[in-house]
This record gives sequence, C-alpha cells and structure tokens, in this order.
Amino acid sequence: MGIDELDGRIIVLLAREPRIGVLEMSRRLGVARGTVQARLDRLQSNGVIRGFGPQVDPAALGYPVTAFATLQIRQGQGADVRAHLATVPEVLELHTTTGSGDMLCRLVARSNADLQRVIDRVVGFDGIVRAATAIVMENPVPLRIIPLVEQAAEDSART
Amino acid sequence: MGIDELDGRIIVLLAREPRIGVLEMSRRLGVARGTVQARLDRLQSNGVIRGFGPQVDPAALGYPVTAFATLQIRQGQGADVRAHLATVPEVLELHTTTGSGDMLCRLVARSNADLQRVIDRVVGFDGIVRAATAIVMENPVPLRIIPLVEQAAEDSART
DNA sequence: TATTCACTGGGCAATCTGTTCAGCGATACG
DNA sequence: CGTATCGCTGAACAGATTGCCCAGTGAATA
Repeated sequence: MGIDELDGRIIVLLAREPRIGVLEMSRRLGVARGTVQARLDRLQSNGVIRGFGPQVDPAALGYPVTAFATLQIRQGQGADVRAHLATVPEVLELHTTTGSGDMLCRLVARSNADLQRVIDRVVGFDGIVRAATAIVMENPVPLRIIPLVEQAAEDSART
Repeated sequence: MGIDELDGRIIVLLAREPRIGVLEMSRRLGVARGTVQARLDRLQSNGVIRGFGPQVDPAALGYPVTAFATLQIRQGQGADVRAHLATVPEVLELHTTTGSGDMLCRLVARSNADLQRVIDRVVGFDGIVRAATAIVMENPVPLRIIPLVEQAAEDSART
C-alpha cells in the first residue's frame, strides 16, 4: 500500500493531461516506456487507480442544483433504504455515517423546484424518519485528488 | 444543453469500458467513427465531459478514513476560510451551503486518530467558529453518474 | 556469491488516431 | 419549390501508438 515518487508523478501527469499516452508520458518523465506501462498496470491492479471513466458534469446534463441530505433511518431499515436510494438516479452517492444523522447523500436536481420532487422521492420511503437538506451554493474546491497524491508520494519519499 | 440518446450511449459505454477507443466504440454503437469522434468533441467542448482523469482511490493511497465536516464560518471570513482549506491536501472537496452550517467539506485521513490531526488543521483557523464531523462507515452508493446520464438521455428522447 | 527485481533501450507487427474527402438524406429558409 | 445547411456515412491516408518480446545492467537480497 502506498505509492512512491514516480507513481505520484505518473498520476499527477495523467490527471493534468489525461489524453497523453504511455509513450508521451515516458518521454515527459524521462523513464523507459516499459517502466511507465508496468507502473500503470500495477497501480490499476493495486486499486490505486480505479479507472479512467469520463468525468461528467451534472450541470451540463441539465442538473445544475446540488444538495446534501442527512437522513435519519428507522432502526433495522438500513438495507431497505440503501436499496431504495440506489434506484433514484438523482442520488449520486450515499454514505452511512456516525453522528446525528445516519446517512448522508448527494443529490442533484434540475432546479430548486425540481429538488422538491427529488427529495420527496428520496424520503417517500417508509424507513426514513427525517431528512435535513443543505443546498450547495458554491463549490470552491471541486473534488480533487492531486494534492493528496502529492502528499502520499512525499510521505513515501521520506521513508 | 442536454444530451440525446446517442450521447448517452457513448457516455455509458465509455464509463463501463474506459479503455476502448473511438474505433471500437463506433463498432459497438453501430455508427460511423467520425460520428463518435464528433460527438465526443462536442461533449467535451460542451463541458458535459470534463475529462478522463484517473479515478484514484484514497484508501489505496493510505487514507482509508473518510469524513464530512460541517463548518460554521464567522461572517465575512468566507474567502479566507476557502483559501485556507484549499491548502489542506486531505480536504477533497468543499461546498458552501444553505442551512445550519455554512460549508461542507469532505475529508480523508490515514486513521481515526489521524482524522483528529486533519480536523485540527482544518478548524485551526481563525474564521471557523464551529465544526461538526460525521465519519463515513459504509459507502453503499459510490459516486456515480450513469443512472443520471441514462435519465437525461431518456428525457431528451421523449422530447 | 547467486538470485531476484526493476529499469533500460531496442525492435516488431498490429492497431488506432487525426484528418480529409465526397455522397446522402433531412431540415430550415428564402 | 428550390437551395443551403447540417449531421452522418464510408473510405482513404500517413503517422503515431500500443502490446509484446527480448537481452543487458545495476541494486538489493538471500
């Protein structure tokens, strides 16, 4: 577990310019092509790199409104609620958490008005006791991983 | 804004098998290569597809603990807090929200103990009044987009 | 000292990419 | 009604990249 400095540079380079190929990467990094290829294979079988799926912007799809909902679940209904939420396309992710709520989910909607429909659909299920929703206004730090990768690579370098 | 049914099939196919090329996609979808190429170009300049960056698993990097923190900010300090949080690698994303808190951020840490260090670093800043943290236990629905893409494609088909 | 491992540098055939072209049907417009 | 525009098709081309293989080297390990 963990990555070394070259792994880190590979990931960061790939994150900044996803379209470049293995050959071009090897040139930029100053290592042999086979090395980059082997590292990439290892990173993927390691699970460090899950894949290269397209990053789709919900806003561009017509869902410009994002919200986070904290759900309180009736005891023992967790599995049912999970299954229910998994069927709602507007539920982009779902976590079970410690703390006051029991679950936290990320929602998107076509508008603030449409958010009501989504929330109704989410909470319109027997096992959900209460829901608290926070609408996202700004997103100063979009989901990112590069700083963490650099941190992890640095940490391994010190070892 | 919005995508049609072919766009949807392209995105879903790409999400399921990111390594296939334009040529193979055109074969699978039964359309000409130029069409797929043109659609992809359009989807990217549209902003529907932001890119194809590697999806990195923080757990595999040595950060298996995820948490969400709700922050309350002192009036007028928002910009400073944003800038501060942007410098913390363990802050994977940050949103400003309506509701009881003012900001919501996603954190990762090397362990529950390490989470304390991260939170200290996050809240060790003047503009932050209070922080409530929820540790993620399970992630029944990992961040996903395919169902929404299919929904969006269907909606456009009905039009 | 012998072995293992990762990396290098090279080569090979097969494939894909970027690009261009002409043709075609549907739609929009004067 | 005629015409221009648009998106899609099918094809072609050179150039680049990929997946795969190999032998040699240096370092770390047993």
